[in-house]
Amino acid sequence: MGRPRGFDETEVVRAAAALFAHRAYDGVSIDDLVAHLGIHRNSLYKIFGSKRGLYMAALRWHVENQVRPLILAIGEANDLAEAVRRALTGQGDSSALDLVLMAALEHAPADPEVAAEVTAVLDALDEALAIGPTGAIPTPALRGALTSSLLGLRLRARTASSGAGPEQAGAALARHLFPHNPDPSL
Amino acid sequence: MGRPRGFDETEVVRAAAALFAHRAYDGVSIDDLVAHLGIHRNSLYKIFGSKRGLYMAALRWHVENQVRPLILAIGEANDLAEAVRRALTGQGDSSALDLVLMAALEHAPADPEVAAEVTAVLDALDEALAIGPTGAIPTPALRGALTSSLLGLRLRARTASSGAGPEQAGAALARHLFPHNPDPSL
DNA sequence: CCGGTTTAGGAACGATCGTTCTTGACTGAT
DNA sequence: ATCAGTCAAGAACGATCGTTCCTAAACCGG
Repeated sequence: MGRPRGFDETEVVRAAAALFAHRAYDGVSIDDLVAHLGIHRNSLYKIFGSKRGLYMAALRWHVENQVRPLILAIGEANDLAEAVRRALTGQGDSSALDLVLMAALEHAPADPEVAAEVTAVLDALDEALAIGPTGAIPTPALRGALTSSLLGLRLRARTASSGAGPEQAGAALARHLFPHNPDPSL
Repeated sequence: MGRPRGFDETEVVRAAAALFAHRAYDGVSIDDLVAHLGIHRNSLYKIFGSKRGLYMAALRWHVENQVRPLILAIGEANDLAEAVRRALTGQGDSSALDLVLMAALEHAPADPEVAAEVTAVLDALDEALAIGPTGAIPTPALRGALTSSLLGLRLRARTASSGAGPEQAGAALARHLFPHNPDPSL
């Protein structure tokens, strides 16, 4: 019973994640959210409790439905270059890693819940690179370095703005880490 | 003539840079600044014009006086592992790259002035890695990837919080990029 | 058709933001 | 001693922030 809601909760969470990934958390106001998400303030607070509640929901949804598939795809890549390419190119002009990037830099140092989510994602990425493409990336330290490199490449791509993007750099890195695996695709 | 100021302008800019590097731009309020910098609101606006003016001054000062020496030190490193180590360990618990990191992620996409500063720094880092340590890192794409990796390693270090830091990962990356240069130091 | 329930619409709240203003204290030169 | 000029101290401004409240509209089972 009750009036039917004029919005789709999942769609709201997805759009919120997109907004938080594009601008920063503080760069998105409640007015922005209610204007772009098609949800009313009342419902927003009813469902998510607070702005931070919506943010956490968006972060968790995005990790579960966007980043996890990406990590699976990385684990199934044929070689390291393809894995890197998959990590850096999302649908549209952004990568699935962008929201994680923002969370890691802005909130993780001061918010343990966000930090837990971020470290879980990054650890999963490490693991995907371990059991993944070329069969084995030998040391944990090197896997961690490669995950960090993916973040850095995506970070730099955000400021470069020109499309001369990170794929070439990522491919170069992959090629140099494993030159014994010739990859004519890039 | 006039009353002598009770603060050192350079010290104000340095402290502001430290604050902006630790918390985000939006995470530092004017009240925070006047409370921690020992400068009065009036003088702040007299000298820097606005919060953004102070931020730009802090960013430029930090680039000139903290990042540039770091880049020189990187260019003079003996091998890549040492260069990476120098890049990732600043005085105290933070790296000189942190403010650049924040600027790149938060402001560069929407602020051309910040973007120019950031790309200049990153390009200089690329160049330092080119003419630097091991004599030559072959392709520009790989140099860009390595610079991005430094950013990513530092980014991840901020959320890890435990001291198991990025030096090991950076060393592993350096060792794998140039295994022909044995480096017993790490 | 009616009471109960949930949402939409939008005004309104206190708090905080960046910024400006007013007043008085201190200084060097006349 | 006086005046002009700079800074300190802090109140105050309008705007915007996240959040709450109130009322009307839309659906449900009786």
